[in-house]
Amino acid sequence: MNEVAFKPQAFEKAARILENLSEDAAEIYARGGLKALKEIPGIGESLAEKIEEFIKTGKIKYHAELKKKCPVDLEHLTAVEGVGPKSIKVLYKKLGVKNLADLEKAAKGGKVEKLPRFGPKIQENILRGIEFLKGGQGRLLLGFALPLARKIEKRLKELKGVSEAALAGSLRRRKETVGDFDILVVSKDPERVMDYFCSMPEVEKILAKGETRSSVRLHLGLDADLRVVRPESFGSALQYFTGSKDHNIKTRQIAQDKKLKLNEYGVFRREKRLAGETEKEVYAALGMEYIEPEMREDQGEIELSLKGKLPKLVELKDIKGDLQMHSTWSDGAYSIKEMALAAKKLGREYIAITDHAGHLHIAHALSPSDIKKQWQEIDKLNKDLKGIKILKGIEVDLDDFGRPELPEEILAKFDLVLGSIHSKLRMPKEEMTKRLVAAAKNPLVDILAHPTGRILGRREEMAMDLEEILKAAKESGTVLEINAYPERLDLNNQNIKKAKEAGVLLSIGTDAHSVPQLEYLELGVSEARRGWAEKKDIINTMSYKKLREFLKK
DNA sequence: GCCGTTTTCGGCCCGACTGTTTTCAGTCG
Repeated sequence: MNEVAFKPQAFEKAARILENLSEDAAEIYARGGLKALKEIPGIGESLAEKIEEFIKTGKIKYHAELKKKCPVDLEHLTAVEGVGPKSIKVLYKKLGVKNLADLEKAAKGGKVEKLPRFGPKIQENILRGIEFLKGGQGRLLLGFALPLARKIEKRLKELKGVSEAALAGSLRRRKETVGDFDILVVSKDPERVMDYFCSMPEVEKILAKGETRSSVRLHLGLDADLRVVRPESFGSALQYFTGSKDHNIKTRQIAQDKKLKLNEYGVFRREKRLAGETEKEVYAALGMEYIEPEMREDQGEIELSLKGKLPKLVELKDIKGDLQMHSTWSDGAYSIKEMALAAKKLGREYIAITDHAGHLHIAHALSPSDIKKQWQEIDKLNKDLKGIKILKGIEVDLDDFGRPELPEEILAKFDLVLGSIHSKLRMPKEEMTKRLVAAAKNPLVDILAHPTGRILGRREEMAMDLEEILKAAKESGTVLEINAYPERLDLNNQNIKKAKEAGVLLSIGTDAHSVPQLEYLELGVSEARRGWAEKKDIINTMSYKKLREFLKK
């Protein structure tokens, strides 16, 4: 690598950091100016100024100058599999290729294969890459990707000669959406594993096939990468393959500082292997505490690990109950009894039935008379059913001023009241903040459900000042929900972190509208872990008795 | 470009696969 490459690398890293920021760069700038921007790790003098320029003018002169020198649609051209900056330079200089349409034309005309270091196969790959892009691939929601990936993982595990198989990459870090499947296998017979992997029914096309790494495109429009290693390297390979990229770069730097080398085969001092079989051993060899995959985003976890001060993250087994779900009384597909029995089967000790009430436009909202009948049913079920307790809950709409749309005397009789916003989601920031602060301060509201209202891939978070809402929630003891529904995951990891720092308690609810959806609890726990939440931060880790006492207060 | 209780200069993670070449560059993760 030459020195020239480090500048774009710094820009790319800065871009990744800005994307992962919990706050918009413009907000940081509004709060603390240039100085605050420079305090972001990875942002220095020069980048801070460029960001400032962009916030103020919507443009960056330096960018415009570069664009003038190289008027090429890099974003879309680099998106073509196998096409990178070096290729683009040649394509532009020799063929005048500026965008995808130019590239396609040149490749179809047979001009690309005539260039030096290009050839018929690369030309062919470029055309296929462009076709793939036209198909409009995207990322898959974790909730849908995980079961599919686990099926593949299971089949690989059962393969002859395979001793271990594990999901890695963003799947293992439980990112809300995943762009590909990364799978790691331990086997002394890699050839057999690769043959099987590349011939699975899900495979549309083989992108690469080697002894230790293979890559395929699946019919569902996603790539799957497989790594095969020997047992002594399982831990280091898993560590490497899990990422994130920035987490890996930093851990490898730490190895370097200690005159060690970290790669997917182990931790080495010169030729001597010090660790590699387990991840724990790998981190220990670097003087680090084991870091849970959900934390590996280079958001401060490495520094805590070096000091031995990592939080002990909440686990699925800590969760005793599910605090949001719907039944046939409102828009759910199963009766309360069916939901309760299914939840019991999954090991829950209690559930809260939280059907909709409030505004007329919500489908099948419960009326006060419905509610009384539902309570009778729940009382009877609590007598009849053993091993599962049902809380009388409600998900009540909040009006434009944050007031629950049910009379107080009824609300007061519920075990659990969730307040949520389903209308006027685009209120101006100030009004929305007031609305949610009012709800948080209302003693009858126990939990703010899906507090930001975001829907992955469809709807942004509502405009609001979360700090203000957290302050109000802290004062009045209101809980904020981590909604486990795959499209929601709301609060998200960054906001969970903020809530935790503000001393606000959290709940996890599946928002299940059917029996299979009760399993979403796992996704909520993953998001909580991505937000560094511990057992004590989540109210449904409490026993039924303790939770009842907590809710009465 | 960024960064620093070993440094304000001289470093910047590391390896696999492909296609094009006869030893390696480019791309990817």
